[in-house]
Amino acid sequence: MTNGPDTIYYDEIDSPVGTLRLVADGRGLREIWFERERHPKQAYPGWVRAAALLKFARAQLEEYFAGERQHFELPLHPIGTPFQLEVWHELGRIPYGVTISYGELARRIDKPLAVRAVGAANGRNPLPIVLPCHRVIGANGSLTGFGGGLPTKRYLLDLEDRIARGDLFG
Amino acid sequence: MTNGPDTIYYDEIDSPVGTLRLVADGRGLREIWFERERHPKQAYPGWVRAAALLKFARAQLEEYFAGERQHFELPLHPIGTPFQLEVWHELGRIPYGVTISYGELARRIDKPLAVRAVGAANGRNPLPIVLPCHRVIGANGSLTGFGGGLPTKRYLLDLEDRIARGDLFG
DNA sequence: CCATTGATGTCCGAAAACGGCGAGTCAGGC
DNA sequence: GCCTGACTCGCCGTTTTCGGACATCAATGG
Repeated sequence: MTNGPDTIYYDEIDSPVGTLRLVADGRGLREIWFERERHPKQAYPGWVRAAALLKFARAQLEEYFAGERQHFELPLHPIGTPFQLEVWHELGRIPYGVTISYGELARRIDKPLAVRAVGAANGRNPLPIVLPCHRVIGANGSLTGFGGGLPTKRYLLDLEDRIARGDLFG
Repeated sequence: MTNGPDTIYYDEIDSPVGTLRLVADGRGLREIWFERERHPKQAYPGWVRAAALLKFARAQLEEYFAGERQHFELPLHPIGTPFQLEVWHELGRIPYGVTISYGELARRIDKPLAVRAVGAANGRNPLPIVLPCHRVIGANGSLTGFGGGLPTKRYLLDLEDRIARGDLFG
């Protein structure tokens, strides 16, 4: 069940990790897809191309990829279950350039045993990059998975690590 | 899953069979509830009270209850599965004051065996009175069921029978 | 005359399967 | 001894699947 009677807007943006499709409604940014992963919900009838909010999103993402932005300032409106929203909200608190484990994330939302559930919720994060699910990795340091593909996850972590360490040459 | 990005309007109307709640979107009348049956979807946040269409609906319903209207002229936009839409559409062709059986209705949509399914679809008619599901009764003449309660069903059939026969005194 | 049965689409509840995990165990290799 | 990797098992929210129940009715068999 979708939520509101709002009009839905979308836009696309080229990035170092491929084309991104942005989706928003009147309340905020709602989804970001990697072009390659065929998202089941793609192409609703009645979507309207572009809106003011998406211009900000696009600009901030470009800054992020240029290494000039470490956190986003956008109204967000992801759709999900209460548990998922809790997980995604917690994602927003992981600092730039830092990684934590799925177990640690589970502990932070006070459900230390809901580890696999956290993994699943993470895998369904509708706002990758903006909500940095890529900063969550296995307890043993393995990357374990990413909607946009593991290479993309590695790219994002490399980028952040490089910038955070002030290493301008990579 | 709701359908459109349309704003949703509602209004209420008193009738001989209790308070009716009318719901519409930009495309047409969408639902009519009997006040007493606690409808699960009641009271969405963000609904807007009243709209032009609902004034027409209200007026035509009042005329209907006064015995001065035998069919409705309103844009309709009920939400349902293809099968349900087919059933509901067929409801609209049953003349005022006439009753048919569930089996007959099944035959009319070319699915003579989908009798119980027709019953179920009938029970989920979102636009009672306007789409006259009350004109469908058991093959043996029993009323068998009605969302607004069997007394209401009987009332509607009595009303139509009286008017159709020209019996102004009941 | 009554009870039984089969056909149909949808909803609802229960139950099972399934993950972007992780701690523990155990066998091998060095 | 110490590390590694393969394996097992428990954990938990979500999704999928499945089995009934329905605003029925005609046919059948006792």
